[in-house]
Order: sequence, then C-alpha cells, then structure tokens
Amino acid sequence: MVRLKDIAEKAGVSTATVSYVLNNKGNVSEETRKKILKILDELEYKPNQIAKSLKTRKTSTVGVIVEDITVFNAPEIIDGINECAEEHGFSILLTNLRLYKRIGNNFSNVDKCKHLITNAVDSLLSKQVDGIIYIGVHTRNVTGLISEIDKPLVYTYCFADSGYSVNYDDEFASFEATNYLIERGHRKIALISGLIDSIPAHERFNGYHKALMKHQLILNPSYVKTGDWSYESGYKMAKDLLQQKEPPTAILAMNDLMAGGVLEACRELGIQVPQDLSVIGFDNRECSLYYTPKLTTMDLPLRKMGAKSMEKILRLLNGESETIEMNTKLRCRLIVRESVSSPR
Amino acid sequence: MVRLKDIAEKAGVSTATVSYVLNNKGNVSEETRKKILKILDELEYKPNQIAKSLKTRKTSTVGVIVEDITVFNAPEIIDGINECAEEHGFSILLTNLRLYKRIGNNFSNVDKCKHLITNAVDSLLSKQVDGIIYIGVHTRNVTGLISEIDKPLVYTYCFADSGYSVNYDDEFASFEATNYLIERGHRKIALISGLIDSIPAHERFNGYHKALMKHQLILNPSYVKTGDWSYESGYKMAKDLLQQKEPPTAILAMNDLMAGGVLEACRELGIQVPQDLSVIGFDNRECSLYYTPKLTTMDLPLRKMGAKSMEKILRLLNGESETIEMNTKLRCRLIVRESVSSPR
DNA sequence: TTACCGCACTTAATCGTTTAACTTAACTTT
DNA sequence: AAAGTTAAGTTAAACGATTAAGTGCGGTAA
Repeated sequence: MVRLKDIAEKAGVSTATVSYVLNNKGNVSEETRKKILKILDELEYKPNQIAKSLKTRKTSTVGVIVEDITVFNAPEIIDGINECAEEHGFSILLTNLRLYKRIGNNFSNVDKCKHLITNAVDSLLSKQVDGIIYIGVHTRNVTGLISEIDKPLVYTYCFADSGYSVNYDDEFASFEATNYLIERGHRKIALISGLIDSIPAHERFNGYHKALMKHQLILNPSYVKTGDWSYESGYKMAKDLLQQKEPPTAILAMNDLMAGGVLEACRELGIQVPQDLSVIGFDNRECSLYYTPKLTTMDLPLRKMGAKSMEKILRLLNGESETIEMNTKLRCRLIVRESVSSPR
Repeated sequence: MVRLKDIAEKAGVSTATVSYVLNNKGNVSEETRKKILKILDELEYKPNQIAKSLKTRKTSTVGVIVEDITVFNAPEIIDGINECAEEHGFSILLTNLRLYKRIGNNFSNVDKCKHLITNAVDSLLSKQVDGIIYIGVHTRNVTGLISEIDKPLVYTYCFADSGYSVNYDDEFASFEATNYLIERGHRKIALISGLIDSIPAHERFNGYHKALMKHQLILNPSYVKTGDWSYESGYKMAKDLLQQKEPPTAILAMNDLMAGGVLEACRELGIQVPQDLSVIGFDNRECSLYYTPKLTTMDLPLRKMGAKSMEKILRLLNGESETIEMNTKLRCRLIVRESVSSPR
C-alpha cells in the first residue's frame, strides 16, 4: 500500500504538498508538481478514499435501496442511476430488501417492512453515504416507511406523499395509447385494468377516460374489466370481453402480462390479432417481443428515471433545493409493433 | 452527528471504554456497561463506519463488478450475493460496466473492455473493498481482463483460466435434459446449439452426446444445428429440422429464446407440441412461462452462484484458501412444464 | 510485609488524508 | 532602507474510530 506519506518522502516534500498536487489546489511550483506527478505514477499511488472521506465528510457514494432487485424493471433503473453516478464520480452502495421473498406479495406486514427499511437506511448512513435513492415497485405508496434523515433522499418508481420523487406519467401514457387506437379508427375500446386499489391503475384509467372524452366517446362500463396484473387474469377478462354480443375492436391492457393472456384467449377463440382485434400492452417487457404477434406496448423511461433520481441527489447536495421539482413525471413512449391495425 | 466522544463525555468515561462496550471487548464493569448502553440508546448513536474502517483496515464491503446489470440473469446472481453478504454484515459496492451499450455485443474491442474493467477495479480498491466478485455473461472467457490484485477475487457466470470461479454445470445439465427425453422414449433427438465458439455451447454439446452414448444412440449430424442464441435462429433451425424426411421427435434448444423460435415454427407448420414434438429449453427465463405450451426448461442456480461466490470471498478473507475449491460447478434443475411428452 | 495479580479503567498513538495557519525567502513599492 | 506582498512551501491539528500500553487500587499469596 503506497501512502501519500511515501510519495512525500520520496519527493522530499511534505504530505501537504502532495495533497495539493493531487487536488490541484494551493501553490506548487511547476517543477515540484512534475516531480511529484512522476513519483505518483511510478509508485502507482491510489488514494485511500476511506481516509479522504473521513476528513472531507463526503464519500461520493449514493445508497440505493431496492425493494427487490430481481423484480422486473429494477435493473434498468439502477442502470440509469449508475450511468449518472459514474459521470460524477459517484459509487453505488446497493441494498436489496428482498421484500417479496421475506414478506410475500401483499405487504400487509407494514411493521416488518418498516423494520427492514430502517435497518437498511441505518446501515447506509453508518457507511456515510451522501444520499439515498429508494426504488419501489411502482404500485405502492411508501409514505412513512423511511423516517426523516438529514441527507438527500429521492423516491423513484413509487409514490410518496412528501419528499422528492421521480416517476413516469401513467395518465398521459394511457391517454396516448387510447388516443392512438382512436386515431386508427377504433371506437369500441376495452380496458383491462390492474388491481383497482393501486395508484397507477387509477391514473391509467383516467388517461383512458380522458382520451375517450376528447373524442366524444362514451365510456362503456362493460368494456372495463379489472384483472390482477397476471397473465391468467388477462386471459380471463379477454374471454369475458370477446364473448359479449358487441365485442370491442381493441383492448388496452394495463400491462404486458395481461396483454399476453389476451393474445392467448384470441388464439383459442380463433380471433386474429390485429385483423379482428387490436391489442396494446404496457411496460415493454421483454416477453412482449416474443409474443405472436409482437406486441405494441408502452415503453417506460426506466433509465431516465434512474438518471433523474441521481441528478436530483447531486443537485440537492449542491444546495440547489430551491430549484428542484418535488415530483418529476417522465414521459412514456409507445412502441409500435404488430398487434394494432385499423378495425375492419 | 453523535460521536463516540460525545457518548464518553456524557457517561464520564474515556472513548476507549465506550469502544470496548460497543465491541464487547476489554474489561468493563457491568455497571458502567449498562450506563453506556443506555446513553448509546438515548443519543441514538450510529457508529461511523468510515472512521472504523480507516483504523481497522476492513470495510465489510465487497465490490461487485457486473458486465451489464440489465442483462438477463445478473440480478438474480446479485440477489444471491446480497443474501450471503447481508448475513455476514457485508455491503455491496456495485459497479455496472454497461459493456453492451459501450462496446456492443462482440467484445472484440478487448483493449477498451480491459480499460473499463481496470478503472472499475481501481475505483473499488480505492474505496478499500475487502474483495471483488466479477459477474460476466457466462459465454465468455475473461482471463487476463483483471490484473492481479492482492484481495480476494471470485469470478462467476464466466470462465477464467486462473483464480476462483463459480459456475453451473453445463455439461451435466445438458446430459440430464437429453437423458430425460430418452427416458420418455425419444430416440430422434435434435439439438439446436448456440454459437459454437462459446464454452457453454461446447459443454452442452458434450452433455447431449454423452447422454446419447449412455443409451447406445448414434449422434445424427443432421440433428445438430447451430443457431446464434436468438429467437429467430431457433425458428430458422427448427424449420430446417422439421422439414427433413425423418424429422426428430424432440428438440433440445440451448436456450429459451431459441426454444421460443422452435414453438413459433411449430405453430406455423401445424405441428402440435408436445404431441408431435417435444421441446426443452435452457435458462428458465421468465418468458418461457408464457410460451404456449409452457416450456419445460433448465433452471439455473443463479442465486446459489451468487451466494457461493460471496461465501468464497468470506472464506478467503478468513485465510482458508487451502480448503477452497478453485472452480465450483453447481447443478441445474429441470423444470417440467408442458412441452414434453412421450413420442407417439 | 512485600510482591504480585487482576480488574477497571485511561492515555495516547494511530489509520491516511485534508487544510487552516504559519514560515521563509525573494521581490516590489515607497 | 523599511515595509509590504507574493510564491512556495511546511507544520500540525483535525476527521472518528481502535487498541497497545499504562495506571491505580484492592485482594491474595508467600
């Protein structure tokens, strides 16, 4: 291990001078600087960031808490964080809560959940991270799960009543998808919703409704079905919808899994997609590319969300809190593939 | 920020005593201990791990370098690392190389690749990680990409000629899959290989071959096709195979994507799976669950690989290098779903 | 009585940096 | 010539922990 002191001794100067050279500070003659630079290179000096951090009280490290890293979408968000962090010399201290494996899918055990989160936060703070990004699972409101901390904190992919957050614009995305179908000539557009008690389900419903209204179309309640986000529920709801006396000519599913179920139902019922029925999904999940036909779906700005979250952290650290948006909503993008056409 | 010193002052003792209480060391009377514990709790003392690390030269942090976190399988491995790390009070400093986005898929630019890795390693060493785990993309040999370091280093999901590594047993997995088909009565078993220049493709071919030999079956060269791991290549090779004069009754694809292509080819050719043709995939990728029919496939021990890698790091730190296996190969597990039956 | 031991602490050095404050010499200004 | 300024360093105190070595005291053994 080569220390600053070793460099200083070899160069015949004080550690302060070496430090000044490393940080481009203070007054150091060109001659001395060159000499030190040379020795630095020769001895392959690598600064000990731990020591530096202790003195400067900055670690250039951001703590990332993710509810479950193996859950769909989390890696892309982390990737986005990583990209922005790296550009600014920051590292990522990752904490995976493994919430699904530990408390199941219903999150009813709020206490245990809170306990896990508190532990994670404490551990990160102990390691002196400069800020924390919390990655949720989109559908949940995490208000109150993290207690006040005196470092920058940004929530992404989840909702929080207070504090900074970064999400995508569910309502607008749903509006656009519906609008796209209408502009292609569809009038009988069905919606397969996810669980009704989630915020995104509400917002997406609103977007659907607003698009209908914009074109003076009446919302037909028998065209709105509620699934539970699963493939099977999409299959089931599609059968319901398509066996009505006046079936829809298009179905907007609130995620790609349910859209997959719709496609399977169509195969069974002998309905051709997109000739007889147009289908739009949501998420641009990888599998949507391997459906037959390839699914037209909404792509989520996941990397951008990560990058934006990190950017907020950096600006917060920079004391720019006045000028930072509390809740940022990023735009989704419709990926046009093969599952939509004009109605016959 | 509450420091050890603050606790000591409030308790009327020296910082040493407080430190001894915190670390359960030294001689401290029960009375003093209780008093300190109480104050520790009252002031919500959180040790500064940076300071502790500087003194102890241990950070309880493992650096994880992943070639691309958004690539299939990486999150599960990280999850496994995380689980084991957490159990032992370790944190994960994550470095995502984003190799695909930066140098494309061919990895021909070895220099740039090496440069990125060297930077990542240096950065982690600067932050004084106790060890490093390198997560590759399975198909590659990464020998020489990381230069010698004097800390524990474990490769997983990739091959390295020297050093510690953790992988799964490709050959045995392929042997088992083939054997399963044979035991169900198949004799005409085709193989759709991935790119032939990769280590796993070789090993899986060997497993396939050995299973045939075990049952005195002759390897029929026209039953072995080489794809490039993509859905489309699976589709194309399946068409080749199925339009031969004597088509196979079963196809083993070296990944789920190509198996998906096989299923699509079957739909087009009016071939019923599994009645007319049995199909086995490899990877247990999420999409395989949404194929029609649901795909029988090989599940990879990803979490276990992560956990095992972390375990090796810990044992290496513990000075147990004598007793640690250099290359660990973990078993895969066949997931039986709906795409295999006995031949007619 | 003296020597020794163990208990329950304290003292102070240390880990590898940073940085405010100081020093010294050379140069400028009046 | 005296005073002031500047350049190019050095000194030494932090940062918040750990820990070897030291201290003082009461008890025990020879």
